[in-house]
Order: sequence, then C-alpha cells, then structure tokens
Amino acid sequence: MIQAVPSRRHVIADDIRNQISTGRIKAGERLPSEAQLASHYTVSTPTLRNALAVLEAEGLVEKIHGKGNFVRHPLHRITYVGGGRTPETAANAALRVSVRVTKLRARGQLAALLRVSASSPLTEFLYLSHEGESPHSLARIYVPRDLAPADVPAESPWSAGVAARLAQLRPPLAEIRERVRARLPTPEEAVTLRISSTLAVLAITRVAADTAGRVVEAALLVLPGDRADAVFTTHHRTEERGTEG
Amino acid sequence: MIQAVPSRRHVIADDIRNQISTGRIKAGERLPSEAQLASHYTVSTPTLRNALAVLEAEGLVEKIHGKGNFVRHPLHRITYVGGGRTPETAANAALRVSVRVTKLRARGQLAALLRVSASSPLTEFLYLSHEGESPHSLARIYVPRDLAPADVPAESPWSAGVAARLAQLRPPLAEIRERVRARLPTPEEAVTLRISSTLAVLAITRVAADTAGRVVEAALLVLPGDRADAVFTTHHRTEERGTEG
DNA sequence: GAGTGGTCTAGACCACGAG
DNA sequence: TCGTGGTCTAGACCACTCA
Repeated sequence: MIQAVPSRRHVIADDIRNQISTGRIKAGERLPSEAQLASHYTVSTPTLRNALAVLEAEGLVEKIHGKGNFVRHPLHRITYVGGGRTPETAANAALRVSVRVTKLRARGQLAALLRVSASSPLTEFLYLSHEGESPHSLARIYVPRDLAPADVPAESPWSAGVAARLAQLRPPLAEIRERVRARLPTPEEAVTLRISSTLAVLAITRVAADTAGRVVEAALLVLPGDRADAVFTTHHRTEERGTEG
Repeated sequence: MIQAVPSRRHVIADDIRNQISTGRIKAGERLPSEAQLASHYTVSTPTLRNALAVLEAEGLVEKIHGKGNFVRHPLHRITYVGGGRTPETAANAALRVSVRVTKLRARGQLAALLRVSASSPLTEFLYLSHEGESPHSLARIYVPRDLAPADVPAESPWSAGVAARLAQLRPPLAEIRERVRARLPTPEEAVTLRISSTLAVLAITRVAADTAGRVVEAALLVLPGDRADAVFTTHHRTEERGTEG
C-alpha cells in the first residue's frame, strides 16, 4: 500500500472520531460550533468543515442547518435488502411514509428501463419515508398503468406491501435485477433527504420482470450514503451449481 | 418535490455537462485549466473545483494531477456482478492485475466476518487491477489458511478464477452475502486508486459460506464511485415462490 | 522551469432554527 | 434577534507532470 500525505482534515477527523468512539462525546450530543472547533484546531472554517464532511460520510456525525453538528446514534442505519425479499429488520417498521401517485407516460430512459414504447401509460408512486424527524429514503416506482394497483400501498417501497403484490402476479415474477451506484444527490434530493449536496447517495435501480419477460416494475431508490447499506444474498443450491455461468 | 436553491457550482456543472453531451467537448479531450475556467465563469477556484467535483462524481470528468481535467470515455464503466456469477462484460478481460499474498491472523472485525476466533490463521490476497493506465479496483480477499490455494490466482478478484475455486469446494458453496456501501476512500485508497479523497467509493463486503455454514471467503472490494456499478440478479423460480420470506 | 491541479487561509455574506 | 451551518471569495503555497 502506498503511503499517503496526511491532510489536516483527516487528522482532525481522526481526533474527533476518537473522542466519539471513546465516549468523550456521546451519541446524540452536539459538537462545539464549527467556529469553536476551527479555533481549537487552529484551522480555517472550510478545513474544519472538510473534516466534519469525512465524519458525516462515515455516518458518525449528522449536520443540522442552524442547530449544529450531532453525534449520530449508530443504530439508525438503513438496510436495503435486495432480491425482493422483505427485510427482517424491525427498525424499518417504525417508518412514516408518504406516497404521491401520478399518472404519466413513458419517455427516454424510463421507457428503456420498463422496455415499453415511448408515451406508454405508466403510474408513478413517489415514496418519501421518514424515521422520526429525519428523512430516510426516497423512491420512485413506475408500473405499467394496467398493472398498477387500484389502492395506494401506504407502505415502505421495499417492505411487505410491494413484495406481496409482486408475489401475486398472474404471470409469476421471474427475475429482479438491481443496480447499485454511488452518486451525488441532485439538489432536489439533497433538500428532500436533508443531506449535504456533497454527500454521496446510494442509488438503486430495481427492475422486476415476470416469466413472460415483461417488466412489471421499475424502481429508482435513493438512500443517504452516510447511513445506508444494501444487502444481497444469493443461495447456491447443489443442483444449481452445474448450470451457473 | 421541493424546489432547491440553485448553487453556482451546479449552474457551472450543468453548463459544462451540456458542452460535453452536445459534443462541443469530445471524449478524451482536456478541459481548459481550472484558472481559465474560473475566470470564464467569474468564480473563485474553489467554487469552480466544486463544479468539477460534481462532474467527476458523475463519471464525466477525470482529474489528473499536474495534467488537467479530461472528459472521460463513457464506455469505461466498471460493473461488479454479484451473486458469485462471472461477469459477461468482455471489458473486464482487459485488466492487468497485481496480487500480493500475505499470511496473517484474524482479529477484530475480520474475525467476526469470517466467524473464526481471533488469531486464527488466514491468507490475504491483495488485488490491485488496472485498466490501461488508470487504476480500476482494489480488493482484499481473506481465506482461512487451510482453504487457501497453493498457487496465486492471478485473476481479477471477481472473475472466473475465484468463481471456479468456490465451485469446487468439498462442502459445496451454499450462500454468498454481499453488502454494498458508499463511503469516502481512506487516504491510502484515494492514492492507490488515483481518485480524489472527496469522491465516494463503492465498498462491497462479500462473505461466502459453504453448506456447513463455514465462511470460506471474505472479500473487501473497493471501486471508484465515479465509474462503478454493482449489479445483482435474483431469479424467482415458480417452485421457490412459496418458500421465500 | 512552466503549467497544472491539491490544499489551505481568513475572512464575507446568506439561510436556517429557536427564542 | 442571535447563533448556527452553507456558500463563496481571492488569494497563498505545495505537489505533480512534462519538456
């Protein structure tokens, strides 16, 4: 491994991280103001803010505009469970979810994802879930209009509600393909999720197809990168091992 | 969706992005120097660099210290294929891979991942792969010493070599669990992968277990977030649908 | 040595939250 | 209104690349 030049922000981040992990600053507590911290470490405010950005990306610190920087409770991590399975994590049950339903027509990338022609009728479900005060995740789910449920599923976009609907398809569900990327949030996403526009988000594109090869759902999920994981489990049965590859 | 305040860096990033997508700046070309761009947009250099950081995170621009900012060829994306399947992408065949083998003993998080007791003997394979000039990915693979292959597999850590080894296990491979996170690189990773220390990486933790429940491999993969995707495909067979959940 | 990006400074001004 | 974080400025100085 190559030796890197130690930068001031990492030295400061290491120091504050130590204070958090040794319990000198406890979970939920507020850090001193950025001006105080900057003068304490004798650096300028941008440099100190860079140090905090490191801790923010690690999920250790949560910045709240106008209030301060807080040590995050480490338990409040978001786990996305892939493969269409419902998550076992009971923490996700404490979500407050808002849904907005819009009828629109496919175009561009969306049409390509769903493998439908442009201007094909779709229904969009826009989910925004909160965990207590803080925003949790953002999801846009697109379904061909004729497959859209009549009732609005007031559930988390990856919880039992959606999974149950997919399990009851007439041609059964055959395949779920999920693509995970790290990218910066759009300015709108940063405001909605209340995260810094320089903090990466985990963007998951999920496409579900039935046995006929028809795409029955395309989902664009955005999770704050400082506290989100995506977990995928693949089972290799003995009789499958010969057929893979 | 909430309306966000347009920031200067996004306005500039949008403008340069347009110039790239309309072909006014072609792939592989160098952008004007940051000083020139800053004076052209009448902003300070940090603000202009923030704008470039947006484009860098999108994978549109590659920064090379001492040379300039270049428009990236969009085809050079890295696709990690999960589930232990080998990637079909032929692009991955053009990788140059270096391997370093180290013998060590488990401790802390590593012991927990492999579900072995501390100081249990392990073999570490440190992979660094390059695609032409530019670093491609970094991988640390840990295997219990008694399962480590005698020869050094000079292959990409997620290519056929590893998959073949896992397929030939005595107790057969039963499950692969992959956890995907977005985080900032450590300073060492930033230097090794030649990326900015403020650019998120895709960190994948992969744990493979055999039918006896023993962990046969733990892999820590780091991919540059500006050009890496991870794809997971789950097949839902008809007879499986009743047993899932 | 000339030109480039990387880091940092010491402020200014604006936006948000709570009283 | 006051204290907080968010954005931006106009430089300085260092590190890297290439001739």
